[in-house]
Amino acid sequence: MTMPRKPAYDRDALIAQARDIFWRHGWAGTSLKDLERELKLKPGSFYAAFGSKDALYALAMERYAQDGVANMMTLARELGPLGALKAQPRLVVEASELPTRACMLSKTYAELQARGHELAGQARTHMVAMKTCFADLFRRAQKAGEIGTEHDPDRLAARYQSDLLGLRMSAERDDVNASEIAADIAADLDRL
Amino acid sequence: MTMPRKPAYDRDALIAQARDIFWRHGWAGTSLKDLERELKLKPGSFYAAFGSKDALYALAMERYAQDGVANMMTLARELGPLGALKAQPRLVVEASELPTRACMLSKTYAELQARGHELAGQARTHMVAMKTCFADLFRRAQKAGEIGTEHDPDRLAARYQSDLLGLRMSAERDDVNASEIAADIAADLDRL
DNA sequence: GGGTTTATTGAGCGATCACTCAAGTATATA
DNA sequence: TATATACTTGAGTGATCGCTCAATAAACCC
Repeated sequence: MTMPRKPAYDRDALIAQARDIFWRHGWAGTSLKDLERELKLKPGSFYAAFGSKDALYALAMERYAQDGVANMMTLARELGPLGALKAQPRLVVEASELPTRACMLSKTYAELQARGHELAGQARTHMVAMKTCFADLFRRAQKAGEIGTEHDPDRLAARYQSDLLGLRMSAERDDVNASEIAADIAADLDRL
Repeated sequence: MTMPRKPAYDRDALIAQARDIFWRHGWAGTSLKDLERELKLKPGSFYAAFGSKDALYALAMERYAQDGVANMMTLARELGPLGALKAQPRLVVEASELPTRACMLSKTYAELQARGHELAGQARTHMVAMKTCFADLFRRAQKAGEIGTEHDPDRLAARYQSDLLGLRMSAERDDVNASEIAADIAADLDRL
């Protein structure tokens, strides 16, 4: 029994790179030629590593969603549940290193849902997880007395996620002052 | 001088039909085969009538945007400026005949902006017009004393449009109670 | 009805799509 | 060093993309 050769690439780094490309250009907007050029992989290596364009897209979305939840958790540890929820809108708008401000999950869902594509269902699943994360933060904010208990945390989370999706879409437009919208969303949380 | 043959199709009806197809499936998600099948046009007739896929898409978006503004104006005539703004979220969620709840302009912008496609710029232009329409309604609501004058109508319009985009995206998901979000958006307008 | 003009038809264009695979190369163990 | 194993390469697959155009059919004025 002899041991084989190792791949020359860093699989995790390639997934992160693919995530940024898919995030910016979407599913149909990203061709294998694009991926091969950016990831510096020939078709053979690409398919040996990931199996298909859709399989890599699924990995990219999973990475995106995991990072999103982890980011909110970290933020909550630093600023508390309400602080994290209030800070997130501003952080999204101000983040300059993002491939694009719009949410990758909502972009994927919007693009592929009508055709019943499997990736749309996966995007939906990840959005549900994100919403659950928001709901937990609202619940914790209530228990900590940061906001009143008269509102349903699940409903607050749905509204918050919806506002965030709109904000992130709006932040892509140069005719919109997204900072103002972010501030207004945060201000609404103080009135709870 | 003799007179020519007339087309067998209703151009306006075809544009409306194309709008619904593009709206639902997006730009890349709609092939000429799809359009030829649905509009019952052979390639030759299609190109004689519209010139290109992108040209028809532009016409479809224009129709979408015109109808959107006209709809808000009609609503304002019936319910007053604040009444129209408050009613719109619920109407969007409850409308059952729509090809999809998400906004066609934001879908187009999200899909094509990164590649610098001309249609993304046109979508942006139409969204600006829609935002201006909202701002006018907020201004009229202020003049009518329906809401306070301490807020900037342009800022209110940007936030309102952002909320509406998020709502319409959320209304596509069956894990979200969009009616509740719509009610919450309308309720926020009463606190102005 | 004749003649003119335009609408309709559908085969097929080159380009690009996601993807395959046989041949060549590099790295591990023995 | 010999060999087994897996990685890398890139030409090439059939399918589909948006689109063209020559041939045919239909509707109009005279």
